[in-house]
Amino acid sequence: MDSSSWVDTSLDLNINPLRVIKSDAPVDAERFGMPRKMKTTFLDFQIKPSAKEETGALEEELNRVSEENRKLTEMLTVMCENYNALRNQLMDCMSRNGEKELLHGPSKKRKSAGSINNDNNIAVNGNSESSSTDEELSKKPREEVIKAKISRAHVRTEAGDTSLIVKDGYQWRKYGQKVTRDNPSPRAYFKCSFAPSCPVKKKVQRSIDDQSVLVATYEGEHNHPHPSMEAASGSSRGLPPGSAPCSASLVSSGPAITLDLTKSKSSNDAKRFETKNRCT
DNA sequence: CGAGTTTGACCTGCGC
DNA sequence: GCGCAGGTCAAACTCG
Repeated sequence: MDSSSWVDTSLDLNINPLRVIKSDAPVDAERFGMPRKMKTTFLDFQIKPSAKEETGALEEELNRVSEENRKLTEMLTVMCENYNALRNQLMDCMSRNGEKELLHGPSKKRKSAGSINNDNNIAVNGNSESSSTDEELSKKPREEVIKAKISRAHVRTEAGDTSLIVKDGYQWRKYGQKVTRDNPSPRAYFKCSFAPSCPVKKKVQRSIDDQSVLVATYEGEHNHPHPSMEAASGSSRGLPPGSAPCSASLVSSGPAITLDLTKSKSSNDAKRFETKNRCT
């Protein structure tokens, strides 16, 4: 398996913001509904005489960020290679010993829930369990529900951020919160509220390994277009209906990719998603 | 005042 | 059948 098929190692950071601001700012401003007067003010600010003094500092910052980007890219590449090596070993083990040995979970309890949360999503589509007998089917009518599309996304947040909010562009309504046994941090339950009939649910819980990482589990598929897509009425940004944010859709076939949405509290969200989508 | 969040109660499935 | 744990409901509450 080639890592490049599921991970784009380019972080796609904007390494030339000055030029982009001058040439693209009006377009972006218009796209995000900024009034014309505001756009003008924005441009005026960019070409103020004092901006020249800031250019040096900005370029220095730009170089630093570019260097950081390069290092992160290298780290990600190494991680991908390590993951592939481990995955190949795992595949070897599975082919030699049979899958049942590897599926010895830590707990015998709640096997159905455990199978859902398995990183490889083994029972997601019900295909791997197709050998179940009629007895089993009658015992587990709820497996129908499990067949709904399930994906997971890992989202890094600020260390002190205690909210369980994963910004993925969709509109969610929280309908419950529960502290689970295997993880001291509470799990929040969300329903998609963009469309009343949308069946998609989302569970968000902090990772037990890293409290700064939120693990969002999506169940089902959206039966409506992505809100940002609808707002832009056909623009290239946004996600296709039924898909989780870009990292989430990768989980079932590869490692969980962590999105760094730490500073996504403003209108940067839209741009951030646009940037992410360009890399897919 | 409406929409969203909080939170305790309730429901349901599973293991013993 | 009982108890436990995850998931959902809905009244109360908060916020813009």
